[in-house]
Amino acid sequence: MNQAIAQSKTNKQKRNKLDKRQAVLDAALTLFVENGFHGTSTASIAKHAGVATGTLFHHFATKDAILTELFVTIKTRFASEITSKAALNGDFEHDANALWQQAIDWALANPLQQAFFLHFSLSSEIPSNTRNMAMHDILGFLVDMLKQGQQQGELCQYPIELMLENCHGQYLAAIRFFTDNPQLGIDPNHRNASFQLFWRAIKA
Amino acid sequence: MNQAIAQSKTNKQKRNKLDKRQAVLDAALTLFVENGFHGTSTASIAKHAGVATGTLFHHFATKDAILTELFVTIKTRFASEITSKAALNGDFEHDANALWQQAIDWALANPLQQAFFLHFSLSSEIPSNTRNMAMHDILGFLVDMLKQGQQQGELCQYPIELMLENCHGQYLAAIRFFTDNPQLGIDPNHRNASFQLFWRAIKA
Amino acid sequence: MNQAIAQSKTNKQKRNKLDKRQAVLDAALTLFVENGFHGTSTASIAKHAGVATGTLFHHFATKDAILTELFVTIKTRFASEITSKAALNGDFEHDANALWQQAIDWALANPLQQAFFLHFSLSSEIPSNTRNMAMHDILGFLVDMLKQGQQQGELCQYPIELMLENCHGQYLAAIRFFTDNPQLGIDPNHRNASFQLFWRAIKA
Amino acid sequence: MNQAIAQSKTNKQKRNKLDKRQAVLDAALTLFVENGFHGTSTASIAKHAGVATGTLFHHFATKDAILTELFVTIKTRFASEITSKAALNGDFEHDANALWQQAIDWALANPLQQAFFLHFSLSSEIPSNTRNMAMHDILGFLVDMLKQGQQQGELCQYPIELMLENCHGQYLAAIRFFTDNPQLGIDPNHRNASFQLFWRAIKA
DNA sequence: GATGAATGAGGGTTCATTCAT
DNA sequence: TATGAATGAACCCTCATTCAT
Repeated sequence: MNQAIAQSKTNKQKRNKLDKRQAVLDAALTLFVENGFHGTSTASIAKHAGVATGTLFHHFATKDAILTELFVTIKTRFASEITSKAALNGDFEHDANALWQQAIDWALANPLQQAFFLHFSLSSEIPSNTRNMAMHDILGFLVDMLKQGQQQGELCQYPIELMLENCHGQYLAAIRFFTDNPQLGIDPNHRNASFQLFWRAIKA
Repeated sequence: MNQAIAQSKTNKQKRNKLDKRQAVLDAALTLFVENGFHGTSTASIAKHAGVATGTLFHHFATKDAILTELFVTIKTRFASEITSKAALNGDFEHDANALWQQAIDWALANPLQQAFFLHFSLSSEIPSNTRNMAMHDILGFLVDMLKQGQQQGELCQYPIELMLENCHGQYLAAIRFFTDNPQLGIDPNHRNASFQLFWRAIKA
Repeated sequence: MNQAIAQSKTNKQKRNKLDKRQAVLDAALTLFVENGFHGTSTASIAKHAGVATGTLFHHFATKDAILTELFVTIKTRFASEITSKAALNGDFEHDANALWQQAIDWALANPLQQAFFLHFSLSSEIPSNTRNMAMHDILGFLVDMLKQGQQQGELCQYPIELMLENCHGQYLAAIRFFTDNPQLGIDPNHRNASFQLFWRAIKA
Repeated sequence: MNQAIAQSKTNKQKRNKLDKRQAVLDAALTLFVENGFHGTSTASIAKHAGVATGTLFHHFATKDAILTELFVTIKTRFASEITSKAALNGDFEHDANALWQQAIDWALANPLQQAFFLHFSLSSEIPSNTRNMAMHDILGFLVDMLKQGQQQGELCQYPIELMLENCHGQYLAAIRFFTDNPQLGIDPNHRNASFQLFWRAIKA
């Protein structure tokens, strides 16, 4: 029972520690989206998070490190969520559509993360190596899908790198549209149209 | 002869004045592309331009004003150049292709301006009103073309705002690809593929 | 046997306790010599010593206290070692030479302590009262020797305080030279010359 | 006459500019001596000098740069002053004494600079390359004198580097003594004794 | 005794902008 | 018009020290 108490204490400690760390991340996410990276001071992040500036730098070596961690975390959560939730059945167009709609849903369900994504995916405010790494990880499964689609004769045979960049551009355009017009996010017409534009461009 | 000399002096003075103003813009363009907006100090712009910091602020009220002027100037020059150079003949697909290829050519011919464009057209480093204004002006003729194309039955009938965003996204993707792979800019295969992706998405 | 185990545990605990304290001192010595007092953070000392920052402050009230303890410890060890090892025989020049050579030997045998000594005996990075106290203790036996030498007619009759300062200066100069040129530390020529300069200045 | 006025204006401008720069150096000299390098903040220097913190960094790239400039300036002024004021006549002992006494006089006449000198000549608070450079420049004429003295048979024949270090050490000891006991600076007894100790050590 | 997360004042430095010349 | 010295708030980050566990 003493052990149980000790264990509990340890857990609470860890919980508190992680809480502060998470509070910093949460505050940074909000402020970065609102004011941009350079427009947000570490002091304001700390204040927003309810911690001292020293605490911020106890958990993150650098202001940049906060941005990087946000970037990687959001990207990872996004990728795992849409691939796990999409109901794939092996039919190429069906699967492409399933993933596409899940990605749109994710954007609508996580407006803050989505705004962060649009803000920083292409921004020069984050180190390009971080951006490239994250982009490559996100697009990794896309590359596989495109190659497979071309082999199966389901997709047009244009150069893969060009198609990849095109898909990325169309994806960003779609989520920008639905972020700007959230009320149309539940309209089947627009949802379907967004996929059709994408699909018509790349299908065989 | 005295008059001639005076005239000459006046001209040279005006020339010098404009030279300094232009020198600031040129230096700012280079440095903004290289280091970003926040990464470039007004002092470094002035030094690069060969003028004093005070001079810089005689010609531009604000550091932001330099960015805005660069943005508007480049956007205007871009729009006028591609519309004037494209040989249109009334056939919809032909004209769309002509404009598309001109836009790609412009990007390849003006790498600095193009880099600036990619850097800042979506960046949060510039005031959103500046970005929106510039974007709207650029996309103005696109809206007209899209509406006309739908009326003539040449384009698919998806919601116009969604298509507009999609076109913009595909355009940025294309120039990003050709900027990253300049050697492919003269390859007819890739040039044609980039247009085909775009065209297949939106054609009827 | 249980007692033996308990005893063993207690000893080990005490050993551990002293170990940690000593580990802090060792780490501080190395880092102070390497980076100076202000250039060394308590965090880095703790890390180097393999203890937590809190542990460091259980053993030393203050960062300054670490420096002071190092200073006093090294000074004491130095003084006791050279006086105990020097073979004195009552002849004044012989005894002076014996002490001088022992002091040089100590410097060569304890390079870290010696570097610490040169770094901090005149540095303003340590509180002046600490420095003065330590200096006075070291020079104490020197004062006695000088006075005795003058009474015996072995030394010149210049004001004692001036001679004391002069001896101190020559001593620091010698160990600085041999620290900078360690290979000459075993050269009898240089060793003897260093003493002769010192002795010629003060002998009768 | 307009020209005269313009010239006057320009001079006043330059005067003002140099005044602020000099004010920073003066304030830094006082504060560095009083609190040490690390104990003095750039903010306090600026406040003491009556300028804004930005002004300080307009004139000096770095806090270190202030220290370096002080070091070089004081060293140069010291060297030029004692060599120009000393009345040399070619007799070796006479010339050595003349320089020695001038050096002591300089210390007594410039107590702040002297305190700075004692504080930082051997301190690890300044970059070692700066210290070495300055030391070498100061000791340059000493090296020449020592070599010449040995060739003429006026000085003892111990290794030159060791003698150099010894002279430096004795010099610092002497000025430390007279700085600590300023009332003895006009006592011929102590003045002569300080030279005799030095001279007896190195003479043939 | 040992831990290490938390603190927040203070550090050196930057920078857009002003203004007297 | 052109200059560049001057400004001072704001920046990111460090650090000796504390204290709950």
